[in-house]
Amino acid sequence: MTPSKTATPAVDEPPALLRDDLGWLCSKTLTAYRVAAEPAVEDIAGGMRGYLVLAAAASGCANNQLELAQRLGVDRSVMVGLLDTLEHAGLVARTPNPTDRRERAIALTPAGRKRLTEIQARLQRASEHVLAPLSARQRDIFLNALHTIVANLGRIDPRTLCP
Amino acid sequence: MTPSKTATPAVDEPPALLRDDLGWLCSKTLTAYRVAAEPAVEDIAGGMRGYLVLAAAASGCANNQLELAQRLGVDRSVMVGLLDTLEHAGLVARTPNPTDRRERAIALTPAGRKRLTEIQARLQRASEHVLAPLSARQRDIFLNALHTIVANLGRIDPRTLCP
DNA sequence: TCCGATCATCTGTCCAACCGACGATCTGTG
DNA sequence: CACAGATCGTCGGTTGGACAGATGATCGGA
Repeated sequence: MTPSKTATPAVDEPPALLRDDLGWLCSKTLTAYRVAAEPAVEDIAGGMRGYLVLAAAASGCANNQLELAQRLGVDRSVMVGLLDTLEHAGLVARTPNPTDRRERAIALTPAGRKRLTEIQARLQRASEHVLAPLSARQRDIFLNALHTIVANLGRIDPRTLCP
Repeated sequence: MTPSKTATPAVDEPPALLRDDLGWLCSKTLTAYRVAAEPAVEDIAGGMRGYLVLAAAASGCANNQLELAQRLGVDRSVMVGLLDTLEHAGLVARTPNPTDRRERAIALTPAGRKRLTEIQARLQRASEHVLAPLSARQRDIFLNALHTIVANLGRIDPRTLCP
């Protein structure tokens, strides 16, 4: 059942000039990951965003909503609705800060903590799915490199961009 | 006016539980690349999208607009306006296919070809900017791994996702 | 005590993606 | 040759989410 016409190259083959484009490669990889991860987060409130909130809260990065929003790169007004959904689903709780009553820390409920571990396991499989063409050793090296890049993102010097 | 309170960890430090999340790492890397690449494509019609069209056209992947749109992952109706902008800027030309008058092949004008090489050079610098924390050898390995992943994306077996 | 700043929330606006429809054109069948 | 179905490019409407500004509650310092 191969397509009868193979005169033109397949649609999923990347254009030659983009084969070494970092943005293109990252974009394709991320898209594939999102597709693979979609069933893992489709039943959680807020989808992938909801998972990120849960993970951040479990990491102690949710002392207040603004901090949480900035870390996850979403607008503060979006975070309101996202937390509404998660709270309504019983996964997180807004706990007022006794020392500063303006702030609401985001705490995981037991159900939220359980859900988080479930989703982490499923996302792990999605990740392995995308990384399948790499050997175990290659995966380690690749993820280490990614980790190095992300860890140093804050230290880049914007002046080297537009001389 | 530096923030007086540095008791809480910096906002740009990733939550611990996401440090090994492929989606998170790819997302942060891609965002950083887009920020670094933004000045390189801000003066081209259509921005980053416009560059992708140019690169695809130069790679001979633009026999018709639908093929182009599918390759780049944008909607076919979005491609119309994008090509309008690029054509109005004199970078590409819609050339009717003589054998099938429904199709319009996208051809680069001399100006478009020149602009493409300029932008490629600038994007190369943006890429090196993001990859700066890696040694030259690590960069090669990393890009090779990314290339391997993307080249095998079409071959993944969806059944291994939801057993 | 008072004034500016900060946090969470709400509201309105705007942009870009998605979906369906339409005319022009091609292909296959009788 | 006539016709039906499919394909390509285009247009229009709808919708969802991002973004900015305003508001009330609260904190910190003069």
